[in-house]
Amino acid sequence: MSAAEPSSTEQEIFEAALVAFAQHGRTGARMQQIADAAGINKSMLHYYFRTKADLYEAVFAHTMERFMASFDHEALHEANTFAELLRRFIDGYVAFCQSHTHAMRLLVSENLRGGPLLGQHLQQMADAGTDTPPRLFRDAIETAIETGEIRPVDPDHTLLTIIASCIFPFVARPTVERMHPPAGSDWAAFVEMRKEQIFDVVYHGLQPDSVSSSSSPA
Amino acid sequence: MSAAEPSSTEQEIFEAALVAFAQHGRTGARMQQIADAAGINKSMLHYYFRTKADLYEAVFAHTMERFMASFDHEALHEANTFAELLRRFIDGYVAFCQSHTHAMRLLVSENLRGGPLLGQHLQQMADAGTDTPPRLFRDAIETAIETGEIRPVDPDHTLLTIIASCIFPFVARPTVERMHPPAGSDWAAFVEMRKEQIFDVVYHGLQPDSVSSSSSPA
DNA sequence: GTCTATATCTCGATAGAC
DNA sequence: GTCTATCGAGATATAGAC
Repeated sequence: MSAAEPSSTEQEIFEAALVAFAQHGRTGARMQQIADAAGINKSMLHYYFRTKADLYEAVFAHTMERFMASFDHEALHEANTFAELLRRFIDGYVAFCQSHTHAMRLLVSENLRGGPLLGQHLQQMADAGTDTPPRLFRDAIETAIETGEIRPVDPDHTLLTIIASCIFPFVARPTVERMHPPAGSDWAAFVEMRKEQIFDVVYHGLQPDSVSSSSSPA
Repeated sequence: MSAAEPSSTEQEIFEAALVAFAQHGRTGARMQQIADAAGINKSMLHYYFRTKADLYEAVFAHTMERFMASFDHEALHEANTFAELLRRFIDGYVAFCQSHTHAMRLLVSENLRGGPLLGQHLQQMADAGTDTPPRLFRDAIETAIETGEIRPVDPDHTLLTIIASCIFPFVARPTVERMHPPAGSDWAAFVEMRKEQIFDVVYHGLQPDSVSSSSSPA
């Protein structure tokens, strides 16, 4: 129903364009550069996608779809405790940033230029109800507060803090690699550590104030 | 010793160029657009800065300098407890993002394109010893761990989490405003709330494990 | 220092052969 | 569907009057 399976060259173009747009933005990317990276002639770009603007919008739309599809919804539903859910959410988000780094950078780039294309896509995500991972997790925070499983915190700000912690290292990777040597020498290992560390700080940060915990108080 | 006081028009150019480069990146920004925003003729850009590349590098270098200068070092040294230091660091960082939003976005943009210009500037910051706010705060975390004031956490990851939480909302502002209505209607109020919320989660997240605290254990 | 006019060149887009 | 060749717009950069 949605888009039919794209051809091989079309896939190459998508990937090349995604990288270029993520790096240099919508206007900064060069068609020649994209064609070279895709291993095709520049004319082919205009054959598949008429204009640069069309190509950008197609890549952006495709990226937003992948952003949703790639997240493991099931894993979130299977969590029993809030701690488990928090763990899975962080792991899932960081894993997405790892495997779709350029897609995520494209979203940031679109934000930097004011995000005119974000409107409709975020809207259709909102129309999907509560079944989007961030929204689902946000609601889980509220529930956990009501049950006393965690401290009463602002769900939106907490969610924002977690997402920021997951995304930022991939956006500012050159800076992070220079200020944090382990990241520079073994990025994959750093990313795994990152999952642990974000969970560690946030989990402790949400613990009830040393009273009415589930286990023994001392 | 450094740069002599820049002329008025030169200042206008800097500000206009900063906004343009932050929004559209180094190659995406347009000289005409910068000239218009600065209220001057396009030729003047080439009179003051010979090429677009020169202008970009000048703006970037100037931005990095401001990044350091604008942070209130004294405020950090005046803190007595770690909690106070944490508060001041977060407040200072968010305040910087608020008052120098475009400068911060330019840094992100430079990171997105691979950050070739970051090297020398970050190096000269590193050469400045421990007197840079992030470095200073990182060391404070280590000290606080040794004194038992906070839990044993990874200082670098903790620092990264805090910085990410402070910066990210300003980078992804269009998205944040759409997903978090209060941010859309009153950004300044949202920013103030943000300071509180980041401190709240991180402070609790660093508390010792309900044992050997300064106050009574219960 | 500031402007107008123009040169030069890069890039997006098209035409047309195969 | 893919290529070569090229057009034309738009962008950077310069020349030169004031």
